[in-house]
Parts: sequence; structure tokens; C-alpha cells
Amino acid sequence: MTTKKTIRPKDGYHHGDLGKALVAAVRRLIERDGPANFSISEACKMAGVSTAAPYKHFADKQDILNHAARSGFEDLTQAMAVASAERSQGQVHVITQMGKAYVRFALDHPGTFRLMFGSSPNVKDDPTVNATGHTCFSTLIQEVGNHLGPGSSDAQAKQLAILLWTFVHGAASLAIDKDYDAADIPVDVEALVEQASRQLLARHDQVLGPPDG
Amino acid sequence: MTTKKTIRPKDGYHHGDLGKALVAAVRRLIERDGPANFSISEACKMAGVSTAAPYKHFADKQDILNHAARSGFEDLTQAMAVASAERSQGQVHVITQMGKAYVRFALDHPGTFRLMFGSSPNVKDDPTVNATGHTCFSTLIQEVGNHLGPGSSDAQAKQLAILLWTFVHGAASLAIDKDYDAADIPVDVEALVEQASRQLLARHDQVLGPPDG
DNA sequence: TTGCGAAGTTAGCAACGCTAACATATGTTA
DNA sequence: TAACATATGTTAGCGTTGCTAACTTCGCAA
Repeated sequence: MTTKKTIRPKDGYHHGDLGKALVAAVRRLIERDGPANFSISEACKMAGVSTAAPYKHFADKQDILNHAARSGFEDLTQAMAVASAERSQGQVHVITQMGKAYVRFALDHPGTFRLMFGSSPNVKDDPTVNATGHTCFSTLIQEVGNHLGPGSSDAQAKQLAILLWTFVHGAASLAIDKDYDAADIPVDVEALVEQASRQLLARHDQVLGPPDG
Repeated sequence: MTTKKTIRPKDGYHHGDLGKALVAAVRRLIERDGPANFSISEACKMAGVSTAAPYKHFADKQDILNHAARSGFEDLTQAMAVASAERSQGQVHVITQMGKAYVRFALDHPGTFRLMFGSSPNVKDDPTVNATGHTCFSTLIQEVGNHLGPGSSDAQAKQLAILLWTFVHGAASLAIDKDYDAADIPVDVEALVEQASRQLLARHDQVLGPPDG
């Protein structure tokens, strides 16, 4: 009875690790209500502490959200790393797999995804969040470089990576925000990513010509 | 002095058209602070009325935001219609122009754009908002159909339109949310849209084959 | 043992969304 | 023109939220 399987480990005056417990609660609440409707009070109820307790661990609401975002970036980075490592099948391109992993993460954790890439500039100003994001993106650039071959430049890889990221991010955003649904269009997002990847990866040497004929 | 060029037209007890004035104030505030940080109180200050006045015109905060979103969809629809009508030059594809107009709208009105396509499901549940959105998207489908030629099916046009919309939406989102900046990548969004459109529109007859070889 | 710092608590302020009750302007009708 | 009905404003106030101040309790180390 004393050790219930809740977020709160101890029954005493002190919590144990309220910081981690709060981040976990925040991520759950963000998924339930969306980042906009998240309130510290509810996270406190969930963790079983008073509403003033979080301020011993975090500066303010934004700081709590930043930590949740960082936790999300770590998850995404790992998911994409796993996807890029799973090249056993070989039939489908590694880059496509990474794109699918990106979309899958967004669909599985829409609230966290919106928090990570959403409008709040403060999230990205956090240096640790930014660093984790960089790690994530550089993995993609590297794989794109591998695909382009040893004769390709770093700038080429970056440009193509941006192209792919842009599409995949659009697919993830429109999917989780129900915009495909609002447009009354049934979309298989993973198939969409596969199709677009193939087209954007194809003939990359020819698209560097003059903008228009 | 009595008719200042503010949102408030009259100095008397009654406002005149507080509904429109509030929507205008909301759209300004949303651009200044983002949809998340918007408060009715500030919109009231801006319109020169008490904080209870809005409830004579709108049901609640969400209702106000819905009206702002609808106003945004009307603007976007018009911007894209203008872009598709400006086919005088002819050198660049009409569809590309529409995509650029989409991105330009997002960059010019990032707050409204996020409101329109953002996480709040209530915005899209509003039937008039939804209808305006449909109008907007069907314009694109029609142009894509024109591009594909008379032998193409409606489903083909829809599928290709989704592909294009997805990319353009991704570009707009990543640009206004400063995610390109966070990744330390300078991106010319309009050029990006042009490149992607060219690739996604090219060889559309070949991409309908089997998924993988 | 004692004392100090970390990590909780309660109490309270200001801002916000929203409602209720009241006040005023507008315009139709007798 | 007077009077009423309605639309549209007002003030006052409730509950929630983010955050701070002041106090309390716990754990650890001298």
C-alpha cells in the first residue's frame, strides 16, 4: 500500500524526485489536453504535491515545458536512430524509414511534437533543447550524404535533407492537426512519405539547374 | 478628435460594430503574442470596452478565435486566388505560384496561420471555417487537374494536390516556427517551394507504380 | 546533537475567462 | 411624442491559474 504504482514514490513530506515526476506528468497532460491547455496545477495534483512545489525545481511554466520538450527530442532522436539502424531489410531506403519514424513519433506523441516544433520561441532558445534537436537533424544529413555518395558536397546533403524534412514535417503536422480530415481526404501518411521521399530523392543531380526555362 | 482612427468608431455608450472590431483586435494580438498568449482582456482594452462586452457578440473565447480563423481563411483563399489568376507571365507554373502565396501568407500572418491550422480541433469543427478551408483547397485541386490534363482522374488530382500541400505546409510551418533557424540552416522558402514543386509535379505518371522494386 | 540547506507547505496577489445583475442607447409602435 | 422591447454596453464577483513570500519539515554532515 505504501508503494503504489503512481508517479509519487514516497508518502512522506519529501517527494523523492519531483523534477522527473513533473516532467512525466507534463508529458501526459500535454498529450491529453494539448500544450496550450496544460496547467501546472493539474500536474501537481497528478504528482501529489502543492502548486508551489514545482518552483523549487523549475523557474517557471516555460522552464517546465522546455524540459518536457527536451525529453521529447531525446525520444525522437532515439526513434530515428533506431529507424536508421534497422537497415536489415534493405528494400526500402533508410531515409524513408527515418521519415516514417518522424511521422510515427508525431502521431504517437502529438502534444509533445507540437511542443517541440510549435510556436513558442522559448523552447528553441533553451540551449540543451537546441543541442538535442541538432543531434537529431545531423543524423538525417549524414544518411542523406551516404545516399548521395562520396562525391557529394556537404551543402548538397544539407539541401536535400531540408527538402525531405520539410515534406515529412508537413505530413506530420497536417496529420496530427486533423487538417487532412478537415479537408475530407483520407491519407495514409506513411505511404505519402514513401512516395514523396522517392520523388524528392530521385534525379537530385538534375534539379540543380537554372530555376526556370 | 471625436473620430480618431482607432478601432473604436464612436465615443458613446455603444460601440458601433464591436464584433468586427474585436476580430480585428484579436488578429493583431495574435500576430503580436501568438494564439496561445492571446487574452480577451487585451482585445477589450484595444477596442475600448469592458471585459464583459465581448460576450454579447461571441459565446466564448473559442468562438472569438474561430471568427478570427475564418477571417484568416478568407484572406488566404483570396491570396491564392489572386496568385492563380496571375498567370500572365506564364514562365513559372501556376501551382508553384499558389504554393508561394501560401507560404507568403504564413510568413506575413504567422499567428493567424497557426490559429487556422494549429492544434485546436474546435477551430475546424466550426462549419463556416471548414467551408472556407474547403473552398481554398478545391482551388488547388482544380489547378492540379488542369495541369494533369483532361485525361486525368479526380483522384489523381487530389493525390497530387495533397503531396504539394503537404510540402508547402511543412515549409510554412518550419519557417514561421523558426525551426530552420534553430537547425542553423539559412533557407529561402520560396526557392525551396519552387524546387519541390518542380520535383513533385514531374513524372507524375511514373510514381503510380508498385511501391518498391 | 545540532544546525543548515533542500524541498516541501499554506496564504495570498494579480490576471484571466466567464456570469449575473444592472444601465443605457436605439428604434418601433401607439 | 411617449413608452416599451431589445440590443449592447457597464460593474461586481466567482473560480482558476501562474507565481511569490513566509513558514515548516526533512535529511545529512560537522
